[in-house]
Amino acid sequence: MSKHTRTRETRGSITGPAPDATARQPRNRRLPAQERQDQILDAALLVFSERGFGAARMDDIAERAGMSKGGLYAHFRSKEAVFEAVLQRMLMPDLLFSEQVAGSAEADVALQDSSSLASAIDEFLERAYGRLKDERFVRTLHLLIAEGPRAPHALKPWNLRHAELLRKQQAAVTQAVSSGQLRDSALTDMVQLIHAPVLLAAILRFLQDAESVQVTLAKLRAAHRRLLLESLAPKAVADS
Amino acid sequence: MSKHTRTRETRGSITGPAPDATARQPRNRRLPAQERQDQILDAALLVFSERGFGAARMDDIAERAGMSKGGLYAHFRSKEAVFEAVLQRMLMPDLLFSEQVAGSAEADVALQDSSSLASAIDEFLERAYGRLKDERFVRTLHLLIAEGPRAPHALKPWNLRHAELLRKQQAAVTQAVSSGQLRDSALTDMVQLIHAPVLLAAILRFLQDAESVQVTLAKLRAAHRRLLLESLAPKAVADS
Amino acid sequence: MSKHTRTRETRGSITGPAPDATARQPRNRRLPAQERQDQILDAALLVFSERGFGAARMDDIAERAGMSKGGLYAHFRSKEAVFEAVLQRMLMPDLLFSEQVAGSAEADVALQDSSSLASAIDEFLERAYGRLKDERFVRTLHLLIAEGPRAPHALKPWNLRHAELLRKQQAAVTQAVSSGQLRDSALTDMVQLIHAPVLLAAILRFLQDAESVQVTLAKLRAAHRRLLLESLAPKAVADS
Amino acid sequence: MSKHTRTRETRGSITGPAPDATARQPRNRRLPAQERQDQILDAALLVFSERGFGAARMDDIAERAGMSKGGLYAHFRSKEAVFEAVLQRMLMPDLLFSEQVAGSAEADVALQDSSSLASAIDEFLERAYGRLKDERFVRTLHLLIAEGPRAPHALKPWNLRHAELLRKQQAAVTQAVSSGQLRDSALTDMVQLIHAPVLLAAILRFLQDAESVQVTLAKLRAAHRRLLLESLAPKAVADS
DNA sequence: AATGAATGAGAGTTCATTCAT
DNA sequence: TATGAATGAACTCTCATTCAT
Repeated sequence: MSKHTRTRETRGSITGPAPDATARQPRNRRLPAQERQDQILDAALLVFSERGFGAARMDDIAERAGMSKGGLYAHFRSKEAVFEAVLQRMLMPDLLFSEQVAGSAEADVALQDSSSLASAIDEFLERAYGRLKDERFVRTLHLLIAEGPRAPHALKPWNLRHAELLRKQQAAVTQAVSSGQLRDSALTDMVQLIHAPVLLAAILRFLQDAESVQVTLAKLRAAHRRLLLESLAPKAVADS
Repeated sequence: MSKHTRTRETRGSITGPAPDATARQPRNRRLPAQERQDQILDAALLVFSERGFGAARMDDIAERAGMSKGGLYAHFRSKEAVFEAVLQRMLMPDLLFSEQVAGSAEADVALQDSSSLASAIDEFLERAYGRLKDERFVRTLHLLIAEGPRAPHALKPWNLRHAELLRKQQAAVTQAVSSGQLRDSALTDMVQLIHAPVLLAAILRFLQDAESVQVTLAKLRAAHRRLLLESLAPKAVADS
Repeated sequence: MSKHTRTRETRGSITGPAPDATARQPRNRRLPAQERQDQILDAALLVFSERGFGAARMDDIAERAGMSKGGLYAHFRSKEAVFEAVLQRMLMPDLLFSEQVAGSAEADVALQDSSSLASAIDEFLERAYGRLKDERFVRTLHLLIAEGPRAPHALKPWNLRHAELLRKQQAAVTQAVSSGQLRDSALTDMVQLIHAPVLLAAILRFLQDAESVQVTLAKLRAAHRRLLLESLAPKAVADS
Repeated sequence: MSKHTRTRETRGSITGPAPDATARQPRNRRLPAQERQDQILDAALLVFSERGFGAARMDDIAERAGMSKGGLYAHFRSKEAVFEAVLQRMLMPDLLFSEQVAGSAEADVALQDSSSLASAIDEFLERAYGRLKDERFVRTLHLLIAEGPRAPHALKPWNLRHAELLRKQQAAVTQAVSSGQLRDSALTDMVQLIHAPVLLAAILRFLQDAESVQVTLAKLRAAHRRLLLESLAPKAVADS
């Protein structure tokens, strides 16, 4: 990508107030490798998600990681390598939006009766839409979507993990259906449908900035709730 | 030879076989401004969507447009300007995925009875999922999502148009509900829910490349179909 | 010179309010060659003196001359050629600061008695320092000094003319000395000394902008006057 | 081959034999920042004064400084910045032609009797006209006059320093007048008049190249000497 | 003659990467 | 390991000049 476009590039409107979460260490401190790595990846995530891969500079990352540019290269062979490591790590400590899946799966597993279905749904929604208020999460997702295709091999593990989670949840849901806890429906045919509206919400967040989607998001969530309730409540429950 | 040539960058896996649809003119031919502009924007769309804004080079665009790099600047002030023009044009001839909305709206309006509901849905699905086979469309969408936030002002008209179409369709759907053609449901509360699965499908396309999602897409479409049928069919019809 | 520095170059502080004296013709008008040439050279003088040779663009000149860039090339082979033509013309209608010399020479020749010496000096000073209020003159002189060395061959005729004028005036002055009208002094040894302070004044104008030199210029002129009176007045007159 | 290569431009006739004083270091050597800066500014002064700001290329400067073009940017933000730094430095180690003023001031202060006035004057002239043989000095002065107006803020400190020196000398001269060492005259009214002929000489150097002015310069210097002697020698001395 | 799109060779600037310290 | 100056290959943008119209 261009190297000196930067200046001209509209720095992402997503960009918040430059979080700078990483406390600036007194520099030149020698740190255990692992700790340094983490610092770097934290910094890199921020920078990549703020600027995109192309517009991110090693200097930016280094500065945020509290070290010099050259120092980065003691830990990562290249910018590309940093990027991939960031992507890799996305799914380890934090399952990104796959976690929704997992969360919902647990919730589903836990549900017992009609009241708990509603509350399980609410919990799921709270978790899912709550994340959209987390600027970091939104950026990360955006990074994944925007730049992921650039590094398909880095994407692979993510895809695998995602698939696995989906499989698990699908199994749980199917089980819940056959036990009568959930109604058989399009949503139970394919659990992704359960998450689709959240993804839509996230995309709107990218494209429209936090405030202006506020209302839409609320309505979307309400409709989503209705959808889940209507589609998932077992016949008996729904009819009663 | 060099240490950090562009080549290093993983050129987007999306990248097809370099279409080069634009027949290379005999160069130096003077063209009407409008025609040139179109050529340039065609070329730029390809290049931007293949590489992303950052990695796209004016040279690439120029070459694809069959002219010299410098020549571009007779028509656009900067790379940024080309990018914005591309985004602008996205919504003129072709309403991007908003058009799905419009299409579906017409379909909805047209529906009369149960059989036509099913076929309207099928038409909608055909159009919506059919687009995902169009590499160009997918790239464009990806570009919009990935790089749009970089140029929020260029995004504004798109947002407006999109909002307008949604409004229209929402009105049509609400009307269809009160006339009994559609059942009142979460999906009619908020038409976006109708499209959400398609967006999910599109995102999967970005992240996983055409072939590997093939199966998932088919299943998703089927589930989507079931969802629409179950949720939208008027009670009487559904119960009969 | 650099071609795209321009934007960054501090546009000369000398630059006044963009004179634009040349009335913008309705374009595309076909004009007699001579008239066009003049228009072009007028425009070119302005642009060159405002920006310097390097930063001046053919577009600028063309626009100010009320024609298209390409049109220039019907009259001049190159930017260099325009520049030289400008320099050439400097000495035809207007002898630049050589004219001061000439003017003063005539004045000298005319002087008869003590009162007319004083008034001749005052006339000379008025003419010489008056010019410094003429932004155009100052710019032209600056252009000559700043860019002249770039085109020594274009400078040659100017130098010849200048030398001739000096010779003439030197002769007149020497004559005036032997006839007792002027006292023999350093200034009559070398007429350039008579003009030196004006040149100093002009240089200050370049380096300090009109207003801030105002006072200095006035004082310089007064001192210059005293110098001329004291040095040139014949003994008898001075002693009386 | 090309149509408008740099080569076309008449490279300044001032241009000497490309001094290249700076011995080419073995490259890539890491130097203390200050030393590098100096190397760069030395190189830049040469290049700017040879070609003028516009025609100077960063490549040229880099090459003369014995480093790569990109390396310059570790020390200076832009070409403009280099230029300003060059101008700044002009007045630090070496007060440019202001120093003449200072030198002369000291000389004046030192003068005691008629013999020392003559020798003080000769020293002053030697210093002043001697500089004109220094190609570097002449170029620097030309640069200041030609390109200074382009960067008025860089000029300001120079102006201040210059003004201060003038003030000092004016005071010294006025003092010398009241103590009877110098005669009250136009030249003591305004010390600039003392220097004016030197400036004229310098300008001639720009416009006419070293050899052809040789004679003129000698004559000018002689006349200048006479002027100073006649004007500055105290009455008694002059009359005796 | 005139127009202005088109060309094409830079020029300034950026930045991933290297390497002397 | 860490630092940051240095490298060098892009890359964007400019502009003198040409040329189809």
